[in-house]
Amino acid sequence: MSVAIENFVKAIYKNGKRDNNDTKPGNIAKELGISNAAATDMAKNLAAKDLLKYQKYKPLKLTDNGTKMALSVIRKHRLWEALLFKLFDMSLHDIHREAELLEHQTSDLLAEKISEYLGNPKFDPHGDPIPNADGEITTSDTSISLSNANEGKSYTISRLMSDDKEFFDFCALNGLKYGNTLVVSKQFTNNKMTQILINNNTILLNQDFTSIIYVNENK
Amino acid sequence: MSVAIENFVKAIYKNGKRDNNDTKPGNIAKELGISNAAATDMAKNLAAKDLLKYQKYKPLKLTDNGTKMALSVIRKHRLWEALLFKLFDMSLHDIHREAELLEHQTSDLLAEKISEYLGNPKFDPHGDPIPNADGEITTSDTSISLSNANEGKSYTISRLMSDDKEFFDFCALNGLKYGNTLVVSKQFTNNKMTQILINNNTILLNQDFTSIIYVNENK
DNA sequence: AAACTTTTTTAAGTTAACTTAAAATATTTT
DNA sequence: AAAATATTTTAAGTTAACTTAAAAAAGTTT
Ligand SMILES: [Mn+2]
Ligand SMILES: [Mn+2]
Ligand SMILES: [Mn+2]
Ligand SMILES: [Mn+2]
Repeated sequence: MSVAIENFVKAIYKNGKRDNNDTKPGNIAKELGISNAAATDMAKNLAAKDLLKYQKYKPLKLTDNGTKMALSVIRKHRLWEALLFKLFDMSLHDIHREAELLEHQTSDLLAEKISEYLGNPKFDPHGDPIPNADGEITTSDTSISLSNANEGKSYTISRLMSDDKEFFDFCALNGLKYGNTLVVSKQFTNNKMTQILINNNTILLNQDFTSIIYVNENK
Repeated sequence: MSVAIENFVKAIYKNGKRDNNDTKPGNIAKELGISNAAATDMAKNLAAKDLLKYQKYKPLKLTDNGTKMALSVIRKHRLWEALLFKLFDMSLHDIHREAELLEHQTSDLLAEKISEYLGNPKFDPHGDPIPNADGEITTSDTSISLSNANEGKSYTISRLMSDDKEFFDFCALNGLKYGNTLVVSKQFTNNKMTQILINNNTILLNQDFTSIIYVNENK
């Protein structure tokens, strides 16, 4: 299957996972930077290939085949991220950019070799789970977003769910990194802001960031 | 530039290096598995982009721009081969297959990181030279093909110039590998065959193979 | 429930990268 | 130097993946 198809199916899968965002063609179009018309076209095309169910004006629903394809691409993406992160000194954002392309040019054999080399890791450097070769995500994710964390508690960062360069630059500057510890010093619920203590620095985050930083409570 | 263009320019460069094979569209078409008509079309297209000079019925000549592009793709190909060879247990042929795709999806930044990680190697696992970031091949190749080697002399294998699976299977089976030693026991000049001694085995090679196995004399 | 706004779909068109078939030119054989 | 063969070019057509513009439907506001 083509790069366009793989990216399309992957975008549906990811949008489907993110709560509010639905999977109507317009949303996928925006995600991929193509026109709505192109997305509708592609949707019909993929329905004929049994990768998704298409009903006019309804959200797109991946079939089992489509889900399998999405998970295979995501697996390759995250394995590449893990490999590049391990071998090279590159920013998470750069690594993501390379993985976005390499994911489509990777045989199942090579994916296996990468996974094996890394000790079959369960998470990529963003903290996102890596599906296994059968497209299953076996880890259960108990982490919560910083916006839902409790005042006064200590947490470990488990996921940074973003592809945005500015966000990662900010994270790098402030020690926000997979595995690092922080304390939620104050929740400003009305203003949707969260104050945290990390590396002896107090920083105030707004919801754009607290909704994509996931953490596990330290007990 | 597209994958099709990169592969086209690379094919011209490689055919140009191989003595007899010329660079008329038909040859490139055969190399890439496309029709002659498609190759002529592409040639005109690339002439407009100043990647090559096109004159009806004449061999295609890369411009400086075209040569630079070809060498950049070849650099990425060979760096990938070197990396995959170092990290994973995969056959040279499989590694070549992956590199053939990855070479087109690799930023200059990533190529630099790979090169650095490997200690800026000068040769890939086939013994082919890796151009530097400026597209220069700085190593001088003094090796000769086995078909031109002298009876009774000892040699070290320096290049296996092929992408063919059967050839590599044969090589793996008989210890023909970059860096290994052999002795030319007999040249059957009339029949264009060469007898060698390697790993205490005597084997007889025909010109299909002796013309793509390059060696340096041991002194 | 109308009216307005937004989204989705349809329709028509473009481009890159191919194809096959036929015409033009080059190359080889006799 | 013809004739036969092979290669290259031109011409016409296809497909995937897009585009813009207009029509249709859905969703929202008053
Ligand atoms: Mn990523
Ligand atoms: Mn991608
Ligand atoms: Mn190769
Ligand atoms: Mn290639």
